[in-house]
Formats: sequence, structure tokens, C-alpha cells
Amino acid sequence: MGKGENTRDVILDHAMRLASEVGLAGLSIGRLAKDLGMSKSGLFAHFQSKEMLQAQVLVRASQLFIEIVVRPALAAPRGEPRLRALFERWLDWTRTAALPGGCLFVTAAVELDDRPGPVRDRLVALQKEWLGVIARVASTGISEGHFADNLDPDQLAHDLYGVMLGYHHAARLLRDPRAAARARAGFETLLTATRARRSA
Amino acid sequence: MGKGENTRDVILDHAMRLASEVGLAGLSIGRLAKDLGMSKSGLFAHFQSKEMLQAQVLVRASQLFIEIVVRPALAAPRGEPRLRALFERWLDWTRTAALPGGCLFVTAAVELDDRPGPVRDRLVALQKEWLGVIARVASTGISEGHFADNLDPDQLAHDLYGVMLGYHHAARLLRDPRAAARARAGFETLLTATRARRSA
DNA sequence: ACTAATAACGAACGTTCGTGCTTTTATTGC
DNA sequence: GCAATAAAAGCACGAACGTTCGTTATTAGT
Repeated sequence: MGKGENTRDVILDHAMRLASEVGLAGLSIGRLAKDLGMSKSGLFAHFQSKEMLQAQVLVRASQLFIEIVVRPALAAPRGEPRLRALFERWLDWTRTAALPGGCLFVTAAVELDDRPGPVRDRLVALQKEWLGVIARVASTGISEGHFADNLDPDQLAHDLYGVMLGYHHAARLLRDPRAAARARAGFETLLTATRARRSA
Repeated sequence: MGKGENTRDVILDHAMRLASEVGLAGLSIGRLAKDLGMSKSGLFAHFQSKEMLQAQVLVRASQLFIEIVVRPALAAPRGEPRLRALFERWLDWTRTAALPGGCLFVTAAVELDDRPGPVRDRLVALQKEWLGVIARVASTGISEGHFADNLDPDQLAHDLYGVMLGYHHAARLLRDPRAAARARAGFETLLTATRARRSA
């Protein structure tokens, strides 16, 4: 690994943390350079544009997310236990990843939802992938007999995302100390519902 | 109503719509002035600072929200019917209010959650008020016998907010045409859960 | 109609923004 | 240790930012 590649990693790491606080649009080359003690142009040369930087930050964050949340959860048994493992790690991942401003994907999702472009496209792809992972685990939960067989895995994935967004809102904006407890209660409500057959 | 007050309303109205797309931080005096065909300084004079403008936009949006969502829903019978009315109007309110960029409060919540200051404080107060309204309606639902008497109204309010955030995410970022259906399904899951006594 | 007050204007301020070019400094391969 | 290469710095650019100033139109009260 050349030296450039190394500093590039350092830049992306810091950019990811900064973006969790101020958003991807709030990132500024000047601010990053100042924080890292290097020149604007020297930093800029690692990326062809700010847009490229933003996209790379997203990629880096998703790698970290997989490493911190997804991979370890795969150690849990298929079906419900694995879903629980995913949920707990997801709930805690901004702490584990030391993201000072909360989940970067939540921030990016809101600020990019009306801004077409490659960065938005990449985020959408990542989010759909993640929802797909959840849905697949839920689906396995059906075949394992943990959940009712008329459960809609995509709906459960969607609902789980809602629980996480609610947690983010309560924890970050409202600074509600019960946020995690509320999220877990919401999760249990969803899981309970997966057991009763629902009227179509 | 003097002339100044009128143009001030026009400015705030447009600023609110613009902010729903680009966020409160994304608002710029120059852009607003250009859109409305007036000078930067003339527009600026209506507010002492950009921060004041942002705060006023929030106030304006909450007035609109009350008018469009809360007030009409109060016509529905107390308890569950009123909660349903609130939910349906909430789900549709950005369309009714003609906000092109989705719910302004969602956007503001994410971008302000790490930025202390009067604007953030105002948003937090507004959000707590709104959650309080939901909780109070849910609470009435208990005394009306619609919901189990060990239901936690604050938890239901929190969960409902999560459903709405999930809807926003699916509709705005993922452009999922099933977003509204998903949100309604999540709502019904929550309501069903309020009927069964839960183990403490 | 004349005056006092309000509203809007145009220009400029100092910063910061992203992005080029050119030059200097570090690192690498032989 | 020297040459080739990669990385960072330095400098400058045009544009946009929020804000202030002094001045001109427009309105409202008498």
C-alpha cells in the first residue's frame, strides 16, 4: 500500500465522521484539510471532485457497517436469533463505529432524497441491499418456523427500518434517554406480530 | 395588514417549500431573492438574520401542520377514530400542504440534531408538542375502551413516529410506490398490538 | 398635498466554497 | 545514491455566502 492510499484512508475516515455530524453536503474540502493539517489542494487531489469524495465516503461507511453489524450477526443461528443479533448491533453501531453524529445513512438519506445524481443513486443501492439482507433473514425465519408463513419479509424489513429511524429521532434530536428501550419495545411488538397469522 | 407583512408571508411561504427540498441550512437569501424577484437586502431586512428566518420558517410550518392535520382530525370521535384520522392526514400532509420536498420537520430533525442553538430548540419543542398530542389521543383511546389499559401512550406515539419516518424514507429516497401501503400496514400492526394486553 | 414612516434597492464588505494550475517535497525502484 | 514517480503544497480563480450601508420608492396618516 503506497503512502497516498494510506492518507486517502485517513481522509475518508475523518470525512465519514464529520459527515455524520454535518451531512454529506456539509462536508467541505477546506474544513477537512484544516482538521487533518494538510492543504486543500493536496487533499483535493485524492478525489477528482467533491461528489467523488461524497460517494467514497458512502462506500467506506457501508464497508464499516458490514464489518460491524452484518458479519458478526451471521454468527448467530439462522432465523429469529440472527434477526435479533442484527437488530442489536444495528442499534448500537454508531457507538461501535465511533460516529459522533449518528447514523450517516440516515443523514444522507434525508439530504439526498431530493437531489438526483450518482451519490444519491449509490445510497439508494446500498439501502436496498441492506433491506434485502433483513428481508432474507426474515424469510429464513419463516422456513425455520419462527414466524408465521404468511409474513411479508419486505414489510418486516421496512417496519424494522422505521423502528431504527424512530430511535434515531428520539436519541439524537430529542435526547431521550429511553430511546433504546423504546426501540426495543417496538422491535418486540413487531416480532410478536410475526407469530400470529394475520388476516390477508 | 401592511404591505411588509404581506411580502413577509410570501417569503416565508416560499422559504418553507424550498427548505423542504434543500433543508433549513440549504436555504440561501440570494436564492430566495432570485426566486421571488426581489433584492437580497430587501428580503433580508424582514428578518434580522438567517437564523431568525429559519426559526420563522419552522413556526410557519407548524401552523400549517396544525391547520392541515390536527384541527380537522379533532372532528373525528375521541380515541381510535381520532387517532386514525390523525394518521391518515399526517400521511398525506406534504401533498395537502404542497411541500415538494417532503416533510420539513423530518429534514430539519436530521440536520439540526447535532447543531445546538435556538432553531434546534424550537424544533425540539414543536416535536415534543406533537408527540404529546398523539399520546393524549392514545390515552383517551384507553379510557374509551379502544385500547388495552396497560398501553403506554408515549410508546405508541414514538412507534407511530417511526412508522411515519419509515414512510418518508421509502417514499422519498427509495421512491417505493408501496410506501403508503407499507405505512398503513405498520399502523395496523401497532393498533392490533394495542388491543392485546401485553405482559409487563 | 405634504410629511413621516415603511419597504425595497444596489453596491460592497470579508469569507468560504470547489476547483484548476505550477512548483516543491517525499517516496520508491534500480 | 540517483533518477523516476508520486504526493503534497502554494497560489489563484470565479462564484456564492450572510450581512451592512446609504439611498431611493412607495405607502399611510393627517
